[in-house]
Amino acid sequence: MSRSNPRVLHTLESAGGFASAQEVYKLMQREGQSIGLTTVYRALQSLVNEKIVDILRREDGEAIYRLCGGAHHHHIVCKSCGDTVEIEGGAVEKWAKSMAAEHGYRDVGHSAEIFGLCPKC
Amino acid sequence: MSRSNPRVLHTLESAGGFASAQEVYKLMQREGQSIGLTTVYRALQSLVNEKIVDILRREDGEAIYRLCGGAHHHHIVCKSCGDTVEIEGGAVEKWAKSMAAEHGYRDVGHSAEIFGLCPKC
DNA sequence: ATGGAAATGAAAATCATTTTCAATTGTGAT
DNA sequence: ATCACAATTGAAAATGATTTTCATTTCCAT
Repeated sequence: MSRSNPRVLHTLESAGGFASAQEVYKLMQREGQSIGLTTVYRALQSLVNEKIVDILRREDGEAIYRLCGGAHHHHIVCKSCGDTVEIEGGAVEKWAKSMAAEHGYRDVGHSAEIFGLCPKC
Repeated sequence: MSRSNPRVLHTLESAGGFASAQEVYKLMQREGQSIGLTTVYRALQSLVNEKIVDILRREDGEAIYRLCGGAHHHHIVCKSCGDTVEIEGGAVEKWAKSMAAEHGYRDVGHSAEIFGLCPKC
């Protein structure tokens, strides 16, 4: 039942550890690898289950899979030029945990982003 | 060109200011209002353009529209039944401010939501 | 009233993702 | 090697949210 396909993992890595299923699929096609889109989705889902990969959402709702080298982080996005910076979110992690506990919620995740104008804009 | 439909806005308000387009549509149907799904989508999009409403994403990628009124607060959303609880976010406000300052960002806002399973689910 | 602009909504199109299912491949026992 | 059976694969169909198209209706200023 372990469907983590090593070729899919390798492609995600070579894409900078940050890509959508469709992108991983197209990349593999361009490299001449023979694989089905379904298999890409299944492999990515397995990697998520095994906690080797994180799942996030683009603004348009498309899922992007991120290789999680341990630390979960957040972003500051410039609302003018779109530039993004990865930031540390320890405070948010704690906040999410304590709020979830306070209200009896289990199995929690969270999303947190900051929007603003970057120094250049 | 102002397609902000007041009935849509009112329904979003009565839903606690936090719902997906599909949910707003179903709510209006149940209330016996005659409206098309397309119009709901267009009205919500207009409200977003006019900055009366925020757009967020559920974990499954579905867009949720949030009334962004005066008092800024956050939510815990149940990913099974959709129940939402308003929570206090002082820690997040501070985090956002300090992160923005650290990276030289100005004019900042933020979004932060927690997703999980509520006590009933 | 009348003409044109804006709004409406049903149906079709789009697009990511999931499901189905038949075919292929891998594995272990004989 | 051979057979049976489980796991993997992927093409095609299904799903579900969202967007587009387009013909019709509503509004408003004349």
